[in-house]
Amino acid sequence: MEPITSNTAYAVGGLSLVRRYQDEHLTVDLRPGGAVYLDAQPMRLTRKEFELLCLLTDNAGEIVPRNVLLMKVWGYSMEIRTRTLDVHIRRLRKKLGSYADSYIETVFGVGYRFQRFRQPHRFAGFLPNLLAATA
Amino acid sequence: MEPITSNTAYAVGGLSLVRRYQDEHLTVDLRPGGAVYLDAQPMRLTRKEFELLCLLTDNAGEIVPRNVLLMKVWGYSMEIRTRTLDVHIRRLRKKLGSYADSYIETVFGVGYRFQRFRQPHRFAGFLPNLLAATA
DNA sequence: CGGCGTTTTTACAGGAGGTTTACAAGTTCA
DNA sequence: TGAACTTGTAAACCTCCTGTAAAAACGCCG
Repeated sequence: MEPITSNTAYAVGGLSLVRRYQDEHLTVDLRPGGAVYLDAQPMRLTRKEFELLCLLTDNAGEIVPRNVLLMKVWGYSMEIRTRTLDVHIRRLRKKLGSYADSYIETVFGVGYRFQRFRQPHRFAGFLPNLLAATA
Repeated sequence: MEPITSNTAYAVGGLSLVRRYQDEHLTVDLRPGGAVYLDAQPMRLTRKEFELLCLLTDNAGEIVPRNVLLMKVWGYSMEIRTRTLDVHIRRLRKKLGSYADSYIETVFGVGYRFQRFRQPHRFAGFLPNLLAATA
């Protein structure tokens, strides 16, 4: 089953498709070779790191299973391989600095999930559930 | 025997089938690997906890017998086993925090029942005015 | 009450899975 | 060619998940 929401996909002029992830601190130009900014500072990412970040941010809020990450970033195979994915996640986290933990969440036994930046917990319990809006 | 009622199954675009449980405080994306939110905060559940919660919320209002829970979450067998189910229920309850008691009801000698959230009988008008606070 | 079966609660241990560090091979580019 | 950067792998370490045991608490009933 497909993820339902893709975070940002603007159709521009009815043809060109510009895609980006953006929140208070992070901006990712999701196009191949796109730029990434963290708090207005350009982030220097390697290709793999960039692809990983794209995949994760483009599915922010959704779990991206290991095998999907492996497939899409490394191509088919590598299925049963090693800890490569984890190491790259680590490198990404490192470059995300203090935001690493709140951004990239580990889902034990499944994969990883990128969470949008959120304001420090305001009064729990009152935001109308945003998910509902998509249904 | 199959559960009779499913609480929410929205047909989207006439094709995709999105299933979720939702009430004032809790949102459960019933798809495998789905996200769970309690008062707009993402809940971190282990797989077993998630499966349990799905099964219960998906049959909210209905008693789900122990053996059904065991069957569906642990697969066949384990029938005469130990207190594993109870322990997992407890872990789930713990993560549901103060709502635990009103949400997951024990049906002695039978199983468990998930009850939709209901407004506490406010007689003395005592909720501090949260709406005002958030505005 | 007293007994008995069931559920709750706490604690623990094994194992699966993730993190971290280090290193070597491979690239890129001047 | 050589410096700087990327990438994959290995290995030790650590964290989390899960099932189980055991005692306490609970509910039912004679």
